Amino acid sequence: MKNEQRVQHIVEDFDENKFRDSLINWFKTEQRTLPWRDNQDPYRVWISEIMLQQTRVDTVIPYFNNFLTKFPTPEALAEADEQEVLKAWEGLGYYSRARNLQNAVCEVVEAYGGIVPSDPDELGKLKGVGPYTKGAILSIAYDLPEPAVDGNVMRVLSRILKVEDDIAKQSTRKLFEAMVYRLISKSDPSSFNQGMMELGALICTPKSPSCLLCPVQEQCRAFSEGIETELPVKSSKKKQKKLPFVTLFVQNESGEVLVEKRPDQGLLASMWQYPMVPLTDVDEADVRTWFYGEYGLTLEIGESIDKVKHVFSHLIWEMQVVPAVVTGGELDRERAEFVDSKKIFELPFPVSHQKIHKHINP
DNA sequence: AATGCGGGGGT
DNA sequence: ACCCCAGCATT
Repeated sequence: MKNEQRVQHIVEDFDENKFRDSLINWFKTEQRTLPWRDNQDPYRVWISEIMLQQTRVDTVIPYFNNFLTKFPTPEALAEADEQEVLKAWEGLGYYSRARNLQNAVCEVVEAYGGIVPSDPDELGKLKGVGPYTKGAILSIAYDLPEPAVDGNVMRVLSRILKVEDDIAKQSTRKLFEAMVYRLISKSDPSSFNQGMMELGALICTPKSPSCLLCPVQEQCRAFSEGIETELPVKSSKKKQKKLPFVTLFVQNESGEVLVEKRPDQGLLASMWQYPMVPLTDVDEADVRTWFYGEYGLTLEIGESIDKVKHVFSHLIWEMQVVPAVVTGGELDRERAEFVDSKKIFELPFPVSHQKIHKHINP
């Protein structure tokens, strides 16, 4: 059945006007004070929405304030050095967001005179701007009645309207978009969309929702049946694969430490790290030989001084941290260099390797 | 349609 | 442990 027909069926006997009014009134009185709600500046809304992808509000706030201070306008961000942008993103995760954002801002400056497009097609073509972010910018910054369906919205609507589709599937997001097109307030789409997300964040939470405080409890089908914690339905993802490494803390005669820039694609792209030896490819006894082949340096390797476990969304690094000093050879490795302790903190490091910084002054 | 892509907080 | 979070790009 087509989504529009399903929506028509689902909202039968549902008081849409009452729902809109209750939601928007609740949002206007109960919304949190957040830095990106100071005004409707599309650039600020854009930055906030990118940072908020898969990331909690409390985590984003300090990053947002710092980022806007460093890069207050599209022009400032477009001109900035990529490493500087990554440094401002350091610790926030999903670093391709930062790289895509800068790429998109450059396009806005060059093709649209620095004005964030209010045209859905133009906006949606920008790097890093997907269906959710597009709708969020259009509704919040430009007051256009476009759906902005994120995890909150799917959870709230699945409960209110008792929708049992698997929200892990792409097709289900489109069903909810069709639903929002039908339900959204044409006079205040911004408060409607933000109200849905705010409700999901403050009241209609995943584990133990505060239904007694909910402004639309009266209309919630899941609550009336006592199945609010059974929804939404979401298929579980498989668990992470463990990858073992030896991570080398290599110092030269001057006490400088060897670090390297990761490739510009893939995991932690263009971030910095200490050299890692994958124990899936290299035997622990052959680390010294392997390192000479890869880096052109001979080492005297010490005893392991630390064990670092780092969990990603799709894999787990288990790193043995091993100190070493250079005994000979010539550094022959792209994007690798010895740096002093001052320089090292100016480079963008993923959290996994920040855990190793503490050994800088042994 | 499925997978890769970070990191932190809640339960 | 597991789940989730104001998701997107790539295949």
